[in-house]
Amino acid sequence: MRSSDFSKRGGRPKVGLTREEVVAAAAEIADRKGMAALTLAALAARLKIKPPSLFNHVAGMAALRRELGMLALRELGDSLSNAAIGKSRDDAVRALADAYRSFARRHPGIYAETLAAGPEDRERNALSERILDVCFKILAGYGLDRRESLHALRAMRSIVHGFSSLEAARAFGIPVSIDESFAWLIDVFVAGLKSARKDAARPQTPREKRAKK
Amino acid sequence: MRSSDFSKRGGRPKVGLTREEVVAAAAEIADRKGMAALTLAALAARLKIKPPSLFNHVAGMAALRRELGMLALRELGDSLSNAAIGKSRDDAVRALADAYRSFARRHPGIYAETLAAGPEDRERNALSERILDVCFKILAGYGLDRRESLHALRAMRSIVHGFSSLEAARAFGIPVSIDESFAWLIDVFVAGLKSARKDAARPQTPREKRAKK
DNA sequence: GACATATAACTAAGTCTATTAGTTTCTCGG
DNA sequence: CCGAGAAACTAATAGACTTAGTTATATGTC
Repeated sequence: MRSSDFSKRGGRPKVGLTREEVVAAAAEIADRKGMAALTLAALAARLKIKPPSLFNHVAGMAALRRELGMLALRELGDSLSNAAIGKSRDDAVRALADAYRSFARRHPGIYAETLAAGPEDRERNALSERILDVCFKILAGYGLDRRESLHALRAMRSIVHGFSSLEAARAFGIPVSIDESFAWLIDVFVAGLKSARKDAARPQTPREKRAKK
Repeated sequence: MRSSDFSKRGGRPKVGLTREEVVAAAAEIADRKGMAALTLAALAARLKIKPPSLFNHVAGMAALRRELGMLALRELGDSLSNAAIGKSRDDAVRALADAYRSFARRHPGIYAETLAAGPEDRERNALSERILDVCFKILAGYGLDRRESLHALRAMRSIVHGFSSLEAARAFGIPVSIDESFAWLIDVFVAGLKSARKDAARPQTPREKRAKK
């Protein structure tokens, strides 16, 4: 039933486009020219097809964006998993952060589709959670308790996503190296991970009182 | 020539809508229903006007989005300036961070238009720089050198933007308080600001070597 | 090798959005 | 009262997404 059943057929030109090819072409447009330029008309033109024919492969623009988001989550997950192999603690955190930012730079279009998901989409959330699991495992090396780990996870995500977003938006000026700024930020984060463990020993830290308000 | 020349006229109902009113209505739609729901048709309907009449006030959708971005930058700038009054160092950083996040929560639609600007738009970049100046002044309290200050500025922006974006995207689960996570992250940042000053004394830190690669 | 089936292409058409052009209507200043 | 100008309107175009219905192609069976 899946389009991929046809992958054995060699003859390609006229009929026989797989959903994977359609999504890949869409991803390329999104990454090269931006999400705004990804239109069904443009995608069809690139595939030498008329727009309605796309509906044989994806159920419309919304579904296509969802596919792009899942593609991005899969590839990002792979990159992060690979980056974390054989590393632990600071080295692993830095490798993860670099891999994340690197992905966002290579794939600005589909990266943007990584977020925006409803709580109902189980297939997609599974891909997100795979990524979170990788981060969680790395953070486990710091011996934080459950609550602190979750704070650290959210913090790490905020940091790498925020930096990547701003970089993609060209929101940083030129005067100083952006790589250096990223390294600075990650250094601050890993330093924070270490002091967090000390804080965790004391049951009530100042920050917890503050957050209560 | 500006529409605001008409603000003296009391009679409002049929004719005489100002650009400010149009932009404000657009902002309300964007914040309540999301940027995707902001269409010229929807905006016109809300103002009890036909879509083409909008062109008497704004030069189209692109111009409207630019106006929304500038509105957001003005209001965000005001919020941040107010939040920083009478505070310094850690207190000021926390107040700034809270104000930023609070704005992003109150105005998710127009906040998203805060980024995306080309380097050519001088009027808009002036608004952005006003915000950066506020942050810069606060960071000055930590006695960092110019380069470290810039790293810190970029870091702070990444942190508050990243967290706010993820929160808006409902990317955080439920198990632990989001306020608490934000406070945790900001604590890590302010701790980093202090250790950065120590590092700055040494001319060549490990992180700088790393960033060179 | 011919045929039945399923797949994926197509054309045609409808809706919605943004936008332009041209016209009418309203308000205010003289 | 009247003329100028702003701001509403109607009409119309182009492009995007989508649905329905039709044609062509390839696969697999007899």
